[in-house]
Amino acid sequence: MKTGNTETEVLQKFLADRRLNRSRVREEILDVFLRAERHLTADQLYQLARRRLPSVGYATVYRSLKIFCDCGLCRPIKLENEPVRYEHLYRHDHHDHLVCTRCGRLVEVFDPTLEQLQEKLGRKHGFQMERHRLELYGICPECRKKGGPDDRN
Amino acid sequence: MKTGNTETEVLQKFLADRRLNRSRVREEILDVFLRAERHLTADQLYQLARRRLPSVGYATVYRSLKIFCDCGLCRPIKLENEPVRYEHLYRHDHHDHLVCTRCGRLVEVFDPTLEQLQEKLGRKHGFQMERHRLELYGICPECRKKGGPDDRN
DNA sequence: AATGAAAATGAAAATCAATATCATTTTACC
DNA sequence: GGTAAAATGATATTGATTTTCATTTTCATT
Ligand SMILES: [Mn+2]
Ligand SMILES: [Mn+2]
Ligand SMILES: [Zn+2]
Ligand SMILES: [Zn+2]
Repeated sequence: MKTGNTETEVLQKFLADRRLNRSRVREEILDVFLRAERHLTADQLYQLARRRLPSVGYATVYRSLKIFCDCGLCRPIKLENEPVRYEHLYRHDHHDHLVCTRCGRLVEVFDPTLEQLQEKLGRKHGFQMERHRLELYGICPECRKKGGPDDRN
Repeated sequence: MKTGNTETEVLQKFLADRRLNRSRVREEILDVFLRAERHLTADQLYQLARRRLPSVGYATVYRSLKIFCDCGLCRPIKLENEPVRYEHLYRHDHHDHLVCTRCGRLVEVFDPTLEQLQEKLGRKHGFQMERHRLELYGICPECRKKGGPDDRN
């Protein structure tokens, strides 16, 4: 049932450190999250979780996601004009996102030179850099072919 | 009273093109916006506007901001975990933002090399690039001096 | 100036994701 | 098993923004 991976251990260590309890519901939600495609919204995760936990509530999903984020298992992606999505973070490399403005497709991108330049730009202004958020918006190859106005996901 | 600048002309042309009416209230709001420091929230603009238009409503401020954005006079800045801010856009060059995570200070930055790389990165993935959003988060020089809890020089 | 249709306005209600509250159920430990 | 703390689910609340709707303004036409 459970994926015997170390994500679960990360969560358990996090909980133990602050004297929190484990719970079947939360671990089930984590398992659903880990197995799912990336970049789920809270609602999508809720819908998936409900298949295994028919009586689970929205609040618990939100609470769980917050904990997963706090312990480094996931990360919120806040794109413009849409609900927050969450992606797997643990053992995933940093990347930015390329977003199709037609179909919503998300592509993960990374460019070390870009990263360095961002760092450098911040330092040039005397900032001690912590992180950045870069989203590139455009029309994906598929949507360019189809050409027409909006398609669906 | 009014700043006889061309921003007002831009608005008027926009309105004329779609057979909309001019209105004293909206032009007053625009004037307040143009005179104000940049990066106002809708609420801040509302508070300022109320000094000249004591009975103005939130809805009108929001409606006006939307129109100002549509006609290229302003641009929404959506930072994380705070209400949208609006900055002057007309005759202002593109730039990204450096944000202090301690005091919230916003610094406008621009690096042509960075811009090019972003464009190139998108194209590399077959996207027809439209725009991007880059925010750099860190600790500003002032806040570094004051040295709060976690500052490592 | 007066008229009238369309646009703009302000007050209030609605929306919507996210959070807080609270009574009930689990968990961890004796 | 008994207990206290933590977790849960239903529900209410929040906060920014949007919508609704009755009233007021604008503006082209008399
Ligand atoms: Mn991603
Ligand atoms: Mn700016
Ligand atoms: Zn697409
Ligand atoms: Zn600062």
